[in-house]
Amino acid sequence: MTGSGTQPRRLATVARACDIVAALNELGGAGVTELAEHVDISKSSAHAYLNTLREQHLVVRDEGRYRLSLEFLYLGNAVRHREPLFVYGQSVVEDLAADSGEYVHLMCEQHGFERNIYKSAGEHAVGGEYHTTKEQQPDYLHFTASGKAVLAALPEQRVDSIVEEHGLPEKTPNTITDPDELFAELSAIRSQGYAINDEEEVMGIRAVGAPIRDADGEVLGGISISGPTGRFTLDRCHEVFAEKITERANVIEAKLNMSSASESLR
Amino acid sequence: MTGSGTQPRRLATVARACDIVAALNELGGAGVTELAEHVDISKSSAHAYLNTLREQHLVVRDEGRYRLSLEFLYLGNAVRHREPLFVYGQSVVEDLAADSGEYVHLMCEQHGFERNIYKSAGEHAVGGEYHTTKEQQPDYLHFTASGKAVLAALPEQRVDSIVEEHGLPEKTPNTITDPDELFAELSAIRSQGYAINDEEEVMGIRAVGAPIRDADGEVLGGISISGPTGRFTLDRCHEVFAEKITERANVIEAKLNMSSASESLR
DNA sequence: TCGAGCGTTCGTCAAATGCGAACAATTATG
DNA sequence: CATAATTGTTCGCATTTGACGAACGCTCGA
Repeated sequence: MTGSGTQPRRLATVARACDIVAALNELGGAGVTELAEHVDISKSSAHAYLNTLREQHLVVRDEGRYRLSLEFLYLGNAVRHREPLFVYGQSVVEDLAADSGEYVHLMCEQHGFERNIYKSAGEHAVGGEYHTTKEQQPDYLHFTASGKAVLAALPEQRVDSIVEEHGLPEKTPNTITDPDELFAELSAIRSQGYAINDEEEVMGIRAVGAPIRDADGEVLGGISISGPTGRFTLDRCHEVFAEKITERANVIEAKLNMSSASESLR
Repeated sequence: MTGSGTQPRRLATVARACDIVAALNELGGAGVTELAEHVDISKSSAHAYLNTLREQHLVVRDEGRYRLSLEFLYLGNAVRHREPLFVYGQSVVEDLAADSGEYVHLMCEQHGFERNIYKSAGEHAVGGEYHTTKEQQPDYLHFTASGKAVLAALPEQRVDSIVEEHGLPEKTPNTITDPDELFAELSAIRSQGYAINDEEEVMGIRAVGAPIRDADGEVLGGISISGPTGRFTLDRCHEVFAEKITERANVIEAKLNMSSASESLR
């Protein structure tokens, strides 16, 4: 029995508004009737929701179709610029991508999922294509390098609840789908200080990731470098990329700590 | 008497949820009590809103503070990639920025305001700093080059209603604040094909902008190049930048039309 | 140890919303 | 070009929902 305590109160109207935003995103815009069918509410309700969101400038109407407005771009930018990991990590990610020629990602954990904060493509970068338009399936932590690095740095009970909530879906034959196996892997990651993704998300792609912690030792997120198995042999992963990535993770940590140290001077 | 017809129905709960999102953005995160005071609702209500938004993954809680999640970054990216102006204009903007060394912006009109879709900074770029964290005042169309270019390409009655709704606030002594003056200016812009911002938004900065239209002649948005008055003399604006910017606007239009032409082949 | 402030829960009542039907507008079609 | 079919919009009513304030629990600091 896991579910303890009481659930916080839910506002159905707010939840539905969020569903509508999600639907508009998936559909890339919709008319009243189409949307009403998609989220299973009456036409008149759909109309009311859409027009309220439009009044709030989150939705625009163009030729009878309602679409999400560019307000989301502004909000997203603002959110990102408030993320310390982005503020202090952006240039580090760019440098490493330029030096190595590969793809470098900066991410953190939110709601038990992986969220990319920033990515930079080196000259020979492969993969990392973004889910732009279509339904973007959420990114799990257990099949990416930085994701596993973050999991390894999280309290075990947190990992437990994440696994319980989201499960360990399989993406490739190499994906870790067994909780015990995952915990063994996390333990290994803890001792070596970095994580390797050996074609566990996409066949043909390996990656190496490291966690980024704040001054108190809490994980803020992770950084990873990824590329084709040809250039990312297991040997090179352990020998050259592991060092590169942990070094850069350290640089970001240092920048973070310097900034928080100077903050406390006030 | 302007207000004709009836207003569409407003869902107060949805509007409040949007207010809360906006408040969290302005405050950069908040606790329950702080937020409740800021949007003037009870603590228990604030609690319910925040937890519903959290359940929907739009908000995260970290050390007792609620903040907007990176979901907004994903949504914003998706919105942008669905914008034809971005898809076909991004590389053009980058090229012009690189060639000229100046700031180049791609924008469109939404809700009577200017919304930036993409920007690229050339080597000597000045200005264009983004409102990242703090309360971002909306950008008006009447004091930017691309904004005026778009207004000039919009139906007059549309401009009327925009002016009526948002007014013509003054940003610098050069800002056009008189409707008649604005309409005269728009008329001039229509005949010359481009717009000039002569320190109307920021003192020391001039810009030249041009509209971008689809195959039916409807404006989709605008593109502008901006820089310090030293390099952007009025002469050079009219002679060299006006040609540059209209040429690039045309390139984007061509790309747009080619893509929509090939679409209709199905 | 105690107090102050914040976060959370609960019950009640007023208010807001969901629905369907009717109407208007727009587009497709013969 | 006229008519049909589809979509968007408005309205009134029944009912569910959310707002409030009080009380409780928790955390942090004095």
